[in-house]
Amino acid sequence: MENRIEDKKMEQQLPSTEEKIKEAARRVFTLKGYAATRTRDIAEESGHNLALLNYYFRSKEKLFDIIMMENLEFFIRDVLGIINDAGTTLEQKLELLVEHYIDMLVQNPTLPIFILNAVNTDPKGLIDKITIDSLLDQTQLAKQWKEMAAKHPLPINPLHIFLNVLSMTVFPFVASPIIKMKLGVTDDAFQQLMQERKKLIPIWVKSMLQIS
Amino acid sequence: MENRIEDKKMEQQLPSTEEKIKEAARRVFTLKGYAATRTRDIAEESGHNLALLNYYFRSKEKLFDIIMMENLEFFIRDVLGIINDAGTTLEQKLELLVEHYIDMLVQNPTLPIFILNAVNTDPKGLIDKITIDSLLDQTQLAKQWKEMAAKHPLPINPLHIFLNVLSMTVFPFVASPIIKMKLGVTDDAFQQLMQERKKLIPIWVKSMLQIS
DNA sequence: ATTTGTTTTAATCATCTGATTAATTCAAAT
DNA sequence: ATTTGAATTAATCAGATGATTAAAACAAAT
Repeated sequence: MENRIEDKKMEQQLPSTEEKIKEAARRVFTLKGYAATRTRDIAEESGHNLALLNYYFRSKEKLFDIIMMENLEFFIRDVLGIINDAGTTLEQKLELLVEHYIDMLVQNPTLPIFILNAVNTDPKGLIDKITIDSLLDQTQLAKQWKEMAAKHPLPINPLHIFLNVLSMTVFPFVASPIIKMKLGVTDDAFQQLMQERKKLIPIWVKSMLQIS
Repeated sequence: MENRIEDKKMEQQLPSTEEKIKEAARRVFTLKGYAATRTRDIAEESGHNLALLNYYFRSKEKLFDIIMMENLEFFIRDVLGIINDAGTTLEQKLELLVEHYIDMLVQNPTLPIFILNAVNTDPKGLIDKITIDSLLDQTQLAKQWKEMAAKHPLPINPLHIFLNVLSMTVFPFVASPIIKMKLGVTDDAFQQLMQERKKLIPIWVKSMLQIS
């Protein structure tokens, strides 16, 4: 125990067994979903024994809950910061959100189908664990939106706009296997398209606000 | 056995055992996905014995393949008719497609997540079974699109437009649990929103074509 | 060296699940 | 009435799967 500090450092740098299992679980769960994932898949993917999984996480379900919570938190992370920034305009927030989400989805393309699938089948009251708290009303985004709506009243339900931003940003990733395989779009071409959409989606959305 | 004919009539009107099992399988598979569905669930849902399932369909996988094929066919049904109609303009085709799809999704809200999930996890080479044949190039839609593009060249990849129509139409249905539970949208309000989108989506898409 | 607590493993258990089998029912044909 | 073949059921099988157990390996402290 001479060099305790150095050891501690190492432990934090190199992933611990527990961490390796969790990351393996994240990969497998996110790729195949809860039901199709066998604990043995995770054990094998992590390079460790099956019992380790239960030793560290008690059960498959507990492990899944942890992964789900972290994925959800990751999915919402930073977003609150963007929509609560008093120093950016509504327009800038739109651009930042779309750019941020596409960047994130490019690096985590299986995340949306994982969440959507879980939420639709709902093994437990998993939906309830998502916290898009009702304090959403008190964000800078909501405030600025109301100001804009006061000046130029929208004849449509604002939910349409929200849905459209989310749809156009997220859907291409969940439909990507079809797009790539059936429309002959290569991986590179798909990446290129998504990059283009970072600029295009805000433009399209702004035009919706003007014509509606 | 006096009224044999009447009996025969009844048998054809009432769904056969095979048909009942298939419809039960469709409900369970479409709701929970392949992996999370147990053959016993289907048997119970159909009100028949477990062995019937294998008697009629050989295996869970074969049954699933049948359901998947029929669902896919249903998903594409009528669409070919719409896009190949020489009597409608491009604009009308857009409106008809969106209206048709939303109507269909309202009555089969779990269909998209079922297909997307299957396509993303891909238990087999299921993607290959989808036939958006490359003869798509020879449709009236493609022809009219090219005519339009010749007059008013688009500075963006047409795939963006295709993606946007599909995204804005389909995505709300796969995200509906979140929308309903987390944004406090009632079933009725959701239906109302979808009805509004039948008119709105074509308007938005047309504006995209003009500004881009 | 011994002890202590943690990490890791092999082996095993109990249950679930897809599939099969053998027997029963039933309608139609002979 | 008997036969035939399809429809249906209960019982059971074999393998998969999540979980548990008991023991070994290992590092740190005494």
